Amino acid sequence: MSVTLKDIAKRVNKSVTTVSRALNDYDDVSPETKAEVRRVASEMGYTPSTLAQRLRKQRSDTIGIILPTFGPRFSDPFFSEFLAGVGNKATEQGYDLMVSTRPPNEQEMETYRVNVQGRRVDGFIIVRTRCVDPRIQYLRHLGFPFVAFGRTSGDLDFPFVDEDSEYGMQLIADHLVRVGHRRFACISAPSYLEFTNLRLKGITNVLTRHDITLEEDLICESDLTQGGGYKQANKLLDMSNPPTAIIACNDLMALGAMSAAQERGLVVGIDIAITGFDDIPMAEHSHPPLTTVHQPIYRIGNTVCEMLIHIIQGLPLERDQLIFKPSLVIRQSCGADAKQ
Amino acid sequence: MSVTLKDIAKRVNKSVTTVSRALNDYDDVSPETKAEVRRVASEMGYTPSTLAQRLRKQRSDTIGIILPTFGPRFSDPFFSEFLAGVGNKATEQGYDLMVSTRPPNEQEMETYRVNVQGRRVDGFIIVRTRCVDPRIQYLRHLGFPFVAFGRTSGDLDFPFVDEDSEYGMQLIADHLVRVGHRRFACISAPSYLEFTNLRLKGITNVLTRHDITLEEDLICESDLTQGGGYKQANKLLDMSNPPTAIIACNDLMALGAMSAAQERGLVVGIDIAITGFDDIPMAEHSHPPLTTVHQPIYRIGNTVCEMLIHIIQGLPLERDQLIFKPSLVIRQSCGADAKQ
DNA sequence: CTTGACAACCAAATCGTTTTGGATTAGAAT
DNA sequence: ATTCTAATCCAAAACGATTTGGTTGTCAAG
Repeated sequence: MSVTLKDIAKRVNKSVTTVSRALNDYDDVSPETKAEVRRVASEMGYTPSTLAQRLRKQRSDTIGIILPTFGPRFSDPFFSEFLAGVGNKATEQGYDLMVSTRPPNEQEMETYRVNVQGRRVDGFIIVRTRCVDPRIQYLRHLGFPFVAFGRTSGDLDFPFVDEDSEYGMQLIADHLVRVGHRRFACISAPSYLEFTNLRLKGITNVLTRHDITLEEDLICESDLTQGGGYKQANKLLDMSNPPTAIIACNDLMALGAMSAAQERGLVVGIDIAITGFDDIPMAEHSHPPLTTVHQPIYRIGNTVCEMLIHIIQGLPLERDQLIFKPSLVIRQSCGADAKQ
Repeated sequence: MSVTLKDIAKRVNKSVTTVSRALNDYDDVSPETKAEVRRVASEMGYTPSTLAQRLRKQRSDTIGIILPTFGPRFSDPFFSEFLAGVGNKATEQGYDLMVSTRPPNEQEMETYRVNVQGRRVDGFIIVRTRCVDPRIQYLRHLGFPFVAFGRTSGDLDFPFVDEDSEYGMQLIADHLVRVGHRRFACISAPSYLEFTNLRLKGITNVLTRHDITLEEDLICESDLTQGGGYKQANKLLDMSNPPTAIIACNDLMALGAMSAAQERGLVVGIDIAITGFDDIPMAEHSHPPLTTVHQPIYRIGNTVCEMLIHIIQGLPLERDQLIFKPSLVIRQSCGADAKQ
């Protein structure tokens, strides 16, 4: 099998203790011994057993993330980018990243429990926070390290990073009003997700200020996928008095909505305005390019992971609640060009 | 801290051995003892320490996957879906999934070494195989369990799952020729990737059969991203005698190419045909919808993971080399409608 | 000659399981 | 009374590292 401390000890005629301490650069080992131990270790191709180290040190050096899926897949490019941000930071800091995919249900909580109690991970990253979030309640109750990407509706006594959804949607709505729209629809997200409400609020804030009402039946809830956006857009466009602007709660649904509009021969950006949220790479290259709200997803992932590692290691955090200001990216799907 | 076997043993006045065997349902423990141990265990909220189990059993119950990234990100929706397929199978079978993101370089091999020798994972999934693939050489040399998604150019003495890229591209080229195209260009992928050559071969197979030559300067290599496809398409369209059909090696680049064509006022599907490969969710909802080759990505991920688990557990495999036949999905981007 | 300081080393305990190889007891069979 | 069997149980040895709390030997200072 593989080389252990014992094997090295035998070869150099020293104790396991000394070998271990030599490799870990303790100063009660003579320089000569250190040198020899190291030479032999590399000669024999020694790599410490992570399993043994973890048991002894009582930490897994692993951070966990459980991605909520709808259906069996998670195909939101949003998460790919977030994951890359998290993963690169984790590797950089010597942590492993354990990824699970689970639909948000009973089993999901069970997965959290198994991983927490089985001490498989040292901390969790929570994504897609819900208004009332059992995952956060559970981990906070236990005092288990975690950082959330997103907030909740209750008290906010936990570390999180979020983008300012309300502000982002205000930018969008503001812009649409400015270029002349008055009849709005919104393809929104599942209402149990916290950001859904913030984004809706951002929209209504602006519309109310301009004495525009967002009618109940012009708000339709969907599932954050292209397919969902497509379906809801069709519903909206079937109306006798369809909206002139559709605000989608993420880019994927916006792209689906564009596809629905185009199938009917509408020219997006002229006959109808459609906007997204996230600024995924696709947004720039859709036809027409999508007006949306940019958030630094990769950087958010990076930050979340960094905060979590600080918490795990007991280091102080400068700020344990961060809200990134997103920015408006005006492209052609909102008709800016046509109406200006 | 958390409850251990010892704590339970103390409470029920039995040995640690007996408690362990009771919980693992050995039949040398009396039914009464079993019942009591289990009651107490659940009362005390016992969960076995995964770390200890893993050390003792000498396996990590973890499978590893290292995603190659270009730049810091991996934003290919393709991988999200693949990952979901792998992840769900892993969870179903009681395995953890360890995900890393690394650019394909020196560090990448180092990451493999650390994980293999540190016995952090029981097996690896290799994606985006290269013609000459050091990862495969390394793991095969060690006899370490792995399954590749994709083949290599050398001998194929290792377990893999692949889609039939050559066949897939033949379907595409065949269709394009049939609807009347004669002047082709290809936005290809990095040439060190095995599938690049297979896909190119599929194209030339068909063209040669129809006495069409794919000129050298009409094959341009790109990086599998939208941005890359956009750039290369611009180059192609700048030519004095531009192609009438652009075959991209994946959907992302095809979408980028569409965006480039549309910026110049070309109507994709009429003025120019553009095709992809993968059938990512976006393909259906682009404008116009993208003609592409469908491969069952989720299912491939599932299968790869299942094969790997079989190998790890020493179970026999019915087939250890699988090639999925992809299918052609004709949508509007190739001008089928216009020319038929 | 004793004491103290220091350098270099290490046996044993520990982390929390699982597994090996018995030990003990009661009752049945001889 | 002895042997055998079956039913229960358990001490101790792993797994491979780290850490605790030493020991030993040498040399300088008192």
